[in-house]
Amino acid sequence: MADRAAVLALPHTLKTIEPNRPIVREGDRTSFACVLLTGFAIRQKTVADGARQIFSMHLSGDIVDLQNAVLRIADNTAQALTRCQVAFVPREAIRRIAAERSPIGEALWYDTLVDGSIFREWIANVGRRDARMRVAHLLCEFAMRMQAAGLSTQESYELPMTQEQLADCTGLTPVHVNRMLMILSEEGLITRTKRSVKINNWHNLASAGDFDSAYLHLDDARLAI
Amino acid sequence: MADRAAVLALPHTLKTIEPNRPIVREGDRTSFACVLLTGFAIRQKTVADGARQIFSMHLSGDIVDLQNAVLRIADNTAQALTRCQVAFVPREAIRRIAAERSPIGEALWYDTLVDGSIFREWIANVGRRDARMRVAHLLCEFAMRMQAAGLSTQESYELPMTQEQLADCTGLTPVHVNRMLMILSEEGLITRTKRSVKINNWHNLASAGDFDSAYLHLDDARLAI
DNA sequence: CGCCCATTTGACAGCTTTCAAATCGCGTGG
DNA sequence: CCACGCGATTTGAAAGCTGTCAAATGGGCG
Repeated sequence: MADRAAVLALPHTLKTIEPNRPIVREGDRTSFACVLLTGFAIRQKTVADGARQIFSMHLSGDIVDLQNAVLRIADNTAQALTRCQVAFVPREAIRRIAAERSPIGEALWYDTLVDGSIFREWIANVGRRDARMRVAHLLCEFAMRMQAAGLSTQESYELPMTQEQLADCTGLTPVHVNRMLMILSEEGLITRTKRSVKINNWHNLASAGDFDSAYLHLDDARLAI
Repeated sequence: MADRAAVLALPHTLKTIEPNRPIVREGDRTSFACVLLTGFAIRQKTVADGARQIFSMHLSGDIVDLQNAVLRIADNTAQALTRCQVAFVPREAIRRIAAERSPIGEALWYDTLVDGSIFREWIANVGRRDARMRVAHLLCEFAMRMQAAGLSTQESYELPMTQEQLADCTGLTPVHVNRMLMILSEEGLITRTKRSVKINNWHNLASAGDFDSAYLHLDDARLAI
């Protein structure tokens, strides 16, 4: 638990970020890594024609851009989805604690590896699944992660994104995401009210989305810091 | 250089893997991480309808599935593209050296972070770029990485993949990849003979593929091990 | 020389996008 | 309390990029 104390003693500055405001911008020379204390955030890139791709969603407790503790130039933008409380921790402090306390170093590495595993699944999602599957898969992932974080029950949760943002996660258009959500509703797999999603039949939705939670590595031996 | 010696002294077993044979299979309980000594390899997943998505290509010197040093169950399959010489290093040995020698731990973490950065770019590639851009982008990435590894000149290189595999990298069909390659040829951006690709005008191909090498982090301060 | 796999080509279907317009939800101001 | 305004969601029709299906061509190897 000395490790835990050392983490909590890390130097940091707190900031509150308003919805849709950037936390870190692509191209920035990085000095900090950001820990999300409350709220939801995403990471994204913009391609040539101005289209946006989101490649991860983060909830409280996540380290949003750990890569910036090591890599020099931010290769992506992090942005607040809701109002967020963010702790900015200096690069050097993170690297030092990782080097000096190997359990922490391994925990950070572990976090990075899971991050990568989720990316791989997202590549498969946008690359090889049709629109309905992509949306169903995303809803399953969010459900499972929120539940694992204790932010919701598995059956029902508050979606922190607009349909336009869901489109940017799945490589679709907002219009088509809407149609897929309607279809999933009509099929009875989910029930929607405003932003909240209720999963009526987990098994069927998971199968509609080709979802298998293994890639989240939730049950791996995890170091409790 | 004691670090370098320690790395070279890591226990390992060598194996030669024939083209299109698996190195590690999705779902395997992992005991090793694999270093590619010679040849080309990929990582991939198969989705519900049997379609395959490739999400990374590896060349000699790469650690193909470093995640398996920490994560318990392989969430993806690694496969040889050409005949490969692979060193299998026990999980425990890697974790121990990472914990005991922090420069090595950081180097491994760094490797994982760059891996992740490339994944993010691939998500954007398959999610938000049209077919021609995706193919051009992939050709640029391969060119740059091969050149950085000293395996080719920037202008010309031997593509280690069939068009079907290129399709699985880009989320397209083999037929459509073929059409895009023909278009890039007709436009004079590349010249192809069998599997070799010659880039006639790097600037134009990069702009056709919306390619910016920043995400490869080739120029970051890198620990020489 | 013949076989087999990879590449190339053509015609057509279909999923997703595009473009617009209508509807809804909700905070604000009268 | 109700009207207004604005962003988000819905809906419809039509276009277009990419996929599908087949068949032809090409290249390497036994």
